[in-house]
Amino acid sequence: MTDFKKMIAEMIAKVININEEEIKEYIEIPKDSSMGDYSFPCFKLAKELRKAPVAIANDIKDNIQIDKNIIEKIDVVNGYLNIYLNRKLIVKTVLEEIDKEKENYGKSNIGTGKNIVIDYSAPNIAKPFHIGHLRSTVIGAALYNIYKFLGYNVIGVNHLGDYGTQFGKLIEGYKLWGTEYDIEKDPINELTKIYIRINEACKEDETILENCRNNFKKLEDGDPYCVELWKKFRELSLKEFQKVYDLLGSKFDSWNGESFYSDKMPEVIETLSSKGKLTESQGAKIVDLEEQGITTPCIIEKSNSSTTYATRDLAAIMYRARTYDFDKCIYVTSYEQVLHFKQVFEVAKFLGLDEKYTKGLIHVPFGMVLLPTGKMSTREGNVIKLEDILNEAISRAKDIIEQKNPELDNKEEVAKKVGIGAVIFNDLSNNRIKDEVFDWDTMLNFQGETGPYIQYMYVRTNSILEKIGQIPDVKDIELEELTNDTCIDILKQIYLFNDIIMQAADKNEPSIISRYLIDLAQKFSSFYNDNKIIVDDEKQKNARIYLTYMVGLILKSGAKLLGIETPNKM
RNA sequence: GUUUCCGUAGCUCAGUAGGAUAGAGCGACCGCCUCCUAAGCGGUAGGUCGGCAGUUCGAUUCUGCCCGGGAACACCA
Repeated sequence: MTDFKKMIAEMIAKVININEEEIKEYIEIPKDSSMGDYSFPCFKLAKELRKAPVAIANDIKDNIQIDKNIIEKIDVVNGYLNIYLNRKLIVKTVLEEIDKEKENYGKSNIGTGKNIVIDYSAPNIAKPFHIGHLRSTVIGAALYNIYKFLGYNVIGVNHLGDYGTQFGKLIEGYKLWGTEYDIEKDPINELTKIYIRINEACKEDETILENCRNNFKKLEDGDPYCVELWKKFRELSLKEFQKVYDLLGSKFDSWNGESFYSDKMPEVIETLSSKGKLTESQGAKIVDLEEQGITTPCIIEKSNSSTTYATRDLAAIMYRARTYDFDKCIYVTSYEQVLHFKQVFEVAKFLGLDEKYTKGLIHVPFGMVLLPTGKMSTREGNVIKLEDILNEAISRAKDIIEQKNPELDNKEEVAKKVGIGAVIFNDLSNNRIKDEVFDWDTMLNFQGETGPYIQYMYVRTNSILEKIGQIPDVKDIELEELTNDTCIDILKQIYLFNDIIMQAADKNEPSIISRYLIDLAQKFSSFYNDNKIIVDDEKQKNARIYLTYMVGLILKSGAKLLGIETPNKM
């Protein structure tokens, strides 16, 4: 699409002795459009050109050759050069681009030929899928969609927590009291009860903890009883998780969890050992990271010679590098794990992998979901299960539909889209690093800056288009009809879509898109309120309908990137 | 204690890799449905951008210190 900044930079570059690229970098969008569509602050050049900013600005203004088809006027305010674009050009540019790209508008091919692995969701087997896992699932899925939209080949991996000492604990608990619980009937809840109970027992009796650790060791060594139990727990849990994934619409390209790497860890240990990076400490094998500025060493093998989370992550890095040839490998987890990934990424540099891979390792941390009373913990038994939240969201959405639009067809389906949309949007609307205190009414709020608000605005655009039957041809649209302040404001927002997606990818921050969609929806909503769209004046009507069409397209497309579905009616 | 993240309106948060009068939503108060869905729109009230220095023509944004809060810190993941 036409790059306005570049066009302006070209013109300015002809008048002053600064290169175009640098100028382009300085050009900004004023916060108030009364100060122009773009603005060039001349302060930055004052030193370089040894001139007062205002003089520079005036100088540029006096000498610049402006093409009236591109720039309407230029003002000098303080040290700023405020540039007002030709409004017809803005309208024309956006209209033509949308007409050409339709639902592909905003896509790009910057990712063509590049592979990105995204490791997300990763719930722990035999533990409830709680609200804390929602964030990883939802943020990961959004990043997946965003990168795909930018042309990358993306591999979504659900790195299941299906291995480790916790299974040693479960096995021990099952051995001790298995007959007291009906695992087949309600797997996760019953297993959780066992898990809580065994943890209590471990606290009281050190030998029980020792037995648990040994169970995991046995599991790694292939002990038939342990393996059989582990398999059973895993299967039952996955079935339960699938219910949540179905509600959220989550899909993964790979379900290779931690256990998948059980036979791939010896290579990690051997490589580290042969490079002389492995040292013994307190009976365990570790990699010392003092030199890297990390005071805690990375444990590769425990003193009972079983492996750790880190070892499995290292094996996964080797495997993913070979299998997917990744340019980036992104880990979406809570910020509790920053140290862990810092360690793992440092140790990965000792695995003899190409720099391409070790440089592509990225941890994307997010804040925690807390209860008003503090942290959630499976062991404390105070978790809020995600399935309950999603079902509550759907049920509340249904109540509102019943109240606002009782005539609606397929209420169930719409309630699901709206309820789930609210939950997803709530999680993606703020910077991911922020902690979130769980509150039913906040999470399931359907008013203001929420998922349903976006959906509602989409539904409005859709109703209009449905009523009118067909979208007018771009060629028949009178550009002047859309050059007023409000319309230009909306068009400029639409123009930014691709830029916003790139930013979101660059920072691995889906909330940038959420904010953008809220802005767009608000702008359109104001317009909708002040103007009738289906009017008698044919020219005006066509232009407004096309604007409505464009807004709807972006809202739908943007919501989809976030993993939110848009119903046609609600 | 060490490391790290956070601190903007009563509450929840935006603030575009330093810029022109700091913006939304919720809550409060006041308006708007004979008109394309009021899950909406408009308005009023509400701010020493945690504090102090420094860098700069210019700091909510960068640096340092301090205060307040969260998190991590070897056999959990």
